Amino acid sequence: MGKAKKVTIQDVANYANVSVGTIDRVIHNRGKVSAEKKQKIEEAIKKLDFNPNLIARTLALGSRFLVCALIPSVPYPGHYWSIPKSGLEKAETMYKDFGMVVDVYPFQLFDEASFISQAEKILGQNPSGVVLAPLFVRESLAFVKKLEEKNIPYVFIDSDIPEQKSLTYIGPDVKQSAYIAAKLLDSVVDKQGDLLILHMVKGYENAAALKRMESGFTEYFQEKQEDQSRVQKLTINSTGKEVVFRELTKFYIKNQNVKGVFVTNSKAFLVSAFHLAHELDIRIVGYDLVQENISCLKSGGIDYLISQSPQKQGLKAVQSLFELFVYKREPDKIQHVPLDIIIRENVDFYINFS
Amino acid sequence: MGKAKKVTIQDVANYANVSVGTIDRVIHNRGKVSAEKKQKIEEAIKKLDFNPNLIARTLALGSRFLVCALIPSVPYPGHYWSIPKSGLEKAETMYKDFGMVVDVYPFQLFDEASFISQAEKILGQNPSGVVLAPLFVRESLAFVKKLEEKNIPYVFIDSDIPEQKSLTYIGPDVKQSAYIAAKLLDSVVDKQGDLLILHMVKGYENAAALKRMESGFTEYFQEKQEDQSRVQKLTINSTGKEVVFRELTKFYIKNQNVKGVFVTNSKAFLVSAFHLAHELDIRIVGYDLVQENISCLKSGGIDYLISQSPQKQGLKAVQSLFELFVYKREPDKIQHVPLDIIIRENVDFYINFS
DNA sequence: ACAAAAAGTGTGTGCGTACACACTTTGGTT
DNA sequence: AACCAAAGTGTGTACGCACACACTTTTTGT
Repeated sequence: MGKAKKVTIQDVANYANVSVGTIDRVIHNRGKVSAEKKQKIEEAIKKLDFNPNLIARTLALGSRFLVCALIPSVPYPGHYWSIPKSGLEKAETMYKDFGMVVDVYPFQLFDEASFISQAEKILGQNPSGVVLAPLFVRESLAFVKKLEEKNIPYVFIDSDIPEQKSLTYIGPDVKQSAYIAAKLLDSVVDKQGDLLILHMVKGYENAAALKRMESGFTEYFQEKQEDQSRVQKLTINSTGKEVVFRELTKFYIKNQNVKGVFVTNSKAFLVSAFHLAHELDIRIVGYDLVQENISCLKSGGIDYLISQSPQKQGLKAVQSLFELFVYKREPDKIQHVPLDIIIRENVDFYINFS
Repeated sequence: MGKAKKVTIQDVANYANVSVGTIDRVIHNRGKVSAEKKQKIEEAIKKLDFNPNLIARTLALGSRFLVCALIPSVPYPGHYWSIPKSGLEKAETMYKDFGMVVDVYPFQLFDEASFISQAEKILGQNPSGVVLAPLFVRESLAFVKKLEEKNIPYVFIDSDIPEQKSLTYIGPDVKQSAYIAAKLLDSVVDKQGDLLILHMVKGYENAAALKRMESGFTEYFQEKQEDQSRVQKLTINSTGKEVVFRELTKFYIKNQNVKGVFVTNSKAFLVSAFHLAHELDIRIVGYDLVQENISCLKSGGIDYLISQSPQKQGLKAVQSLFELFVYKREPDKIQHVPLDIIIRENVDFYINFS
């Protein structure tokens, strides 16, 4: 049970008959140490199970870690990106006494120019590490290349660009999430009804991710050996209400048997509003606990929301960097977050629980 | 943005024209300080926004916090209680450099005597704080009374005993979880089929919680204005396979229209095994990601599992105590954890993600 | 052989706070 | 006036580690 007698560097020094300075040299393998003593010290460290006290080390180093986060701005309270941001802030609070500072550099969604300019600002700060949501693939690649040149570790959150030298990716397994969406939608829609995958895009954000969603969604019905002609697909090049309503009208007139919609972004509430306005009994599965979606979920306009642990994404991103800085521990290259299934009855827990 | 210039106690001393010792006296309001200087110092602290550095404080105090946890033993790997336990261990690792030591005192499920004897051992340790799963109400009340006498804060996890002076309760909202179970079961069972609430108990563990589950479950159908005679109830006074199989056989013969079962403990796999053995097509909603349940979920024998963030429970319990010890922050008296809805497709994320 | 460079090792100070102790000032008592 | 307790305040050391510096021993070059 817990004896927990702490072993200090001095204990090791006594055991190995050297001074603390030499121990220190071995630990950080800095400076010269004779092979003989080095071996003895390493043995002593193992034998005594010495672990440098993180508290004392941090105090002695007096280090400051600046983490810059490049994420979309929060245009209004309750917006999706306020949640990952709160995760970043939570991590900052947790580690602030360790000298951790997290600065958020928001960029405008759908505005590459603001992304680039904020990225420049970050480079000017020479941070210890960077967290970014690589929504613009081209611009992100240019940015991380510069980070690599300066040897600054970076973490992707929300969406991934594979094959990069990121410290880690923290976010959902998008294909899996679409598969789950299919299953959930199937459980609430009549077997005869058609289903719709609805993309709403503005610009060319991660087309690859959309493709993976489609394959995850259809895979479910393949495995069920079902007729896949049930599944339709519609892409609307806007997230504006007017355009979406117009395009949906067009589509539904042509496809009257649609009974369920899988909305692949966080704008399910728009579709719900359309259904309500036109008194359509069509079920919806969507993403993300944004304010408008929560309302629709509670009123029954949306049946399921899939939440991709957004707060945890921000939190884990900073934590991964912290562990790298302080413990020199490298995380897994991919850290998929839990996909929470949200219904009216459990939504409050996900809102309240920090 | 992040200036983050750290303000030390010396800065405050300079500002207020006193020595650090006097500042210290004000902060901990120990010893005598003239009213005049005290005011000046308090003003300085506010003005400079001084926050004692947690790192230095911890180092200087050299404090050790012993937390003892009284939870059921883990009879085999993958048992339910291994997960809350891993949460406790995770918290210990997180805070070990702060002098946090978490010792687990396991007691045998269904064995009050072992609970009592382990509780005695804990009292002998004079811990800084206690975490306990109050499965035996009477014995727990006796225990916490002694803790209160010794002024030792304690945290309930897993299940609550209301009206106690616990620092906090961390666990599920059981009524809500049963409501969710009803909804999930309803979504996979034919409207004509009957439903069964199945309790398996051994001893008299929290009868109140079982009642709350029943009311949560039936409430769902009340709200749906449905015929509540669909819902049956069966209590089996055992969790042994033979007894359960025998009782289920008896019950199913009399109630041939049961198409869905809500198992109120973590033994849903037993029911699934029964169904499989008798080729019954009856859906199951159960609790907890224990190994056997996970297998059944994956093979389709169980449809939904509700997980009550067991690791988070252990983690949060220690965290709450840590915050109390170090920051003197009192948590909310009730901290309901998220109720995760687990299906075959997302179960792996909940297993892998720490 | 002898200086000079390099390798190897120990000591001391600082990080920011807590706390024991020593010291100074005040106010009250014979 | 001399004394003493109490109130008020400053100083020094410890916490465990990192790192600069000083010091000693060995190796290298001429």
